[in-house]
Amino acid sequence: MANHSPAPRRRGAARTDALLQVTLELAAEVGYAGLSIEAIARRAEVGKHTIYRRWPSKTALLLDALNRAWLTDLDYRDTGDLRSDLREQFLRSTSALTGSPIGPVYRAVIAEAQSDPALRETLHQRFLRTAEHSTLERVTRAQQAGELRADADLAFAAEVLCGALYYRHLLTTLPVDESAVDGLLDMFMAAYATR
Amino acid sequence: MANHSPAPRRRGAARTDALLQVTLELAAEVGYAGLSIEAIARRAEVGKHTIYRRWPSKTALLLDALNRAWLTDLDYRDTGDLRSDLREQFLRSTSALTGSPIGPVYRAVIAEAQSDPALRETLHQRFLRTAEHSTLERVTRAQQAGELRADADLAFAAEVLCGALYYRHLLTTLPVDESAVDGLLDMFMAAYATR
Amino acid sequence: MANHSPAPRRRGAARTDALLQVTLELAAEVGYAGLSIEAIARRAEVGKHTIYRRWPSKTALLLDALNRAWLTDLDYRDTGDLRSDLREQFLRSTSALTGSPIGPVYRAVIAEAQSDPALRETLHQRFLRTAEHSTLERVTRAQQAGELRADADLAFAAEVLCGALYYRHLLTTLPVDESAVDGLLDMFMAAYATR
Amino acid sequence: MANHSPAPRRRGAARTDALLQVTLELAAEVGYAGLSIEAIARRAEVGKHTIYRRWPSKTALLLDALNRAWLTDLDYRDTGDLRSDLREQFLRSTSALTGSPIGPVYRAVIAEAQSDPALRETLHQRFLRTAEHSTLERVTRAQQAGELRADADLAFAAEVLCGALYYRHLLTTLPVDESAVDGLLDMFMAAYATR
DNA sequence: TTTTAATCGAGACGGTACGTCGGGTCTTCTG
DNA sequence: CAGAAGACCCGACGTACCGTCTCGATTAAAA
Repeated sequence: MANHSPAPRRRGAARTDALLQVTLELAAEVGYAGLSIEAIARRAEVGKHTIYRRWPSKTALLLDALNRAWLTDLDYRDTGDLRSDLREQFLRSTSALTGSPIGPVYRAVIAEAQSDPALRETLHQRFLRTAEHSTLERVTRAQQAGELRADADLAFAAEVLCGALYYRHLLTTLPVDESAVDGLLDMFMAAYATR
Repeated sequence: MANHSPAPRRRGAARTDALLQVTLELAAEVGYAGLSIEAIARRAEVGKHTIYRRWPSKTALLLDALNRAWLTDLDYRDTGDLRSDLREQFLRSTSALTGSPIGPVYRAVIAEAQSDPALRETLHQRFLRTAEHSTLERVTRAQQAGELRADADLAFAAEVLCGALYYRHLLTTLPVDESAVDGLLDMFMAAYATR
Repeated sequence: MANHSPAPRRRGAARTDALLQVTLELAAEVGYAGLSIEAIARRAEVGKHTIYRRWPSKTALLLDALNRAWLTDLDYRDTGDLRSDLREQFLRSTSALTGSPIGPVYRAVIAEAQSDPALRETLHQRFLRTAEHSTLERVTRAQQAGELRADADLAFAAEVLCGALYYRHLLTTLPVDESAVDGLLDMFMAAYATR
Repeated sequence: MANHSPAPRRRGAARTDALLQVTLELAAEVGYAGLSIEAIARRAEVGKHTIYRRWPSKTALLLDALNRAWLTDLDYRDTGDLRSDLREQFLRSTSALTGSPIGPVYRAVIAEAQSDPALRETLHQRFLRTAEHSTLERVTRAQQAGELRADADLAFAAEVLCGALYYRHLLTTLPVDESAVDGLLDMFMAAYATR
């Protein structure tokens, strides 16, 4: 009568969640390499089909894993001081996207996106845009408050701000730290601050 | 002075070149996928070992292939008009890095770099830095000529300029076109131009 | 002026001999496996071409190596006592063909002969026949002396005697020892001895 | 009594058989050369792993293939006439072991056995012994019937009979034909027949 | 309850590519 | 000019994942 099956069978949503969890863990440990479906199934003690039943491709799985870990709370504070609001927000989201658990999967998705334009579009719409948008919101508010020049193309400015930080993170080994953010904001404020 | 190193073999130079050529072709056709060593060997009608003899990994091969194609003249003109010099240079190098034959291999290397910090460093030093540097040179000259504010951190500015363009290219499906470059330069000039 | 090339260049016959020697050594150490041309060239510190220049195939090399080690002195004694002469001869040649240096190469050639009828013919003519022949000579002398029946087909008998010993050596793990030889001679003498 | 061994998988029996079949075919066509696992997989339209899953080595595969073909009825008749019973049996089994499909695989296994004593033992126990045994049975019956001398070491005689035939088959290019068998039986009967 | 249908783990399966090894030919450069 | 050194094409080695496909064994809902 003894039941030595080590794990009580769970179903559906709970299992889906467990798989995403394992994907994140594995990504954190071995990075983009080692992120094979086989390895995930092995680690999760799950048949491969259980994964393929849920996601049509590794990419889809990664996107979902990324989504699961994604922090929704990227809204900017509004203390009235634009520069320090942006500064704090950049540092906060940077450290979130860089570290565990998001970092490694994020990198994996970005790597895959290099050979898949559709994924690139998805990636941009679903994740990158959110950063640009919340930046844009905050600076737009500042512009309306007269802190920024009225003729500034803030949508583009938001893209530049994000782009500069992503560039440093993805393509260099330089840290995305306070001095980097400060330098960036210097330039931004110099360009658009009224006065 | 005695040199008993058994004479540096030069035999395969032509073949090495052919292999790089094939790598570029294949990358242009099938992108990062299909860039298997097997496929390259097959296409080049070469034994796999002939590739492994030359490069220790696919990554090394790609870096070399990239290097071979990296012929773009990145020297900035100096017509006296900073903005138009930068504009032309950005457009020129962007189209080079985006199109054939560099584009696909570049993407492949960048994808691999996401799971390999050492490669990320190499990539930065060997390729990205060159773009930053030539930008930096031109703007430094402009600064010395009094066109740009003396207190501007131009090294960082150069990084931002490049980063913004790379971001758009790698992580979005938006084109890196004239309006993008113009928007970027607007911001840059607004920030640093004297007056 | 110091010459640290480790081996003075030797030529022709001496080198041929050295190669055969190495082949024998290597065969003794690793058996038929490991008997690659590459391994022999490596061990002999010789270019592969130096081997191919001398022998058209691995088979030819092995045959030569076998030939080099082959003992020419397989002539039977003739003490007047047929049985003991045969007995001694069988034991002597068996131990020679079984042990070092002949054994391993012999086996290698026999293995190759299984997929090469021409080699099988060569093997038989060049090596096996010699054993049959010297046996035949001795027993023919005995027949002429009236020790063996006049109607005996001695050529065939010689083949059977050798065959039985080879069978035991090549296809079983039983030792080819005194009792085996004695059993064989019992049968032979029972069949053909006069009286 | 509870059996929680996860049920012996039977799935691939048909495929296993097909693989053995292909192995035999290929061996018959190209001999030991060309008997690569790759070639077998290609011919059988099977992934290589499907072979490696079943057999740990090429040797094991060959042994199984040999076993499959080893259908020859080796039971000796007993018509009362020992000599003709043996004669018929030798001719029958010889032609079976020499021709298709057994011949080529048998040769291949014997070749491998030259560099693998364990395989030599297996080969002897599993295949050669059966021939010796059925010979031994028949001659023992004859001895009990008084047809053969009571003091004859028949076990050894059976080995000699088999050995002589194998020798001719494996190590010479002479045919194992009626005259060979007759010569062998002449010697055997001369040695052991009562009167 | 009992049946039925979905779901699961496990992993077989045909593929493709991996990185290594040896075969036999051909080339370079040294002594 | 013979020889070591080894580049070269070829193809097999044994392994790892891919994505598809059975298997039986659970398990939850429907009957």
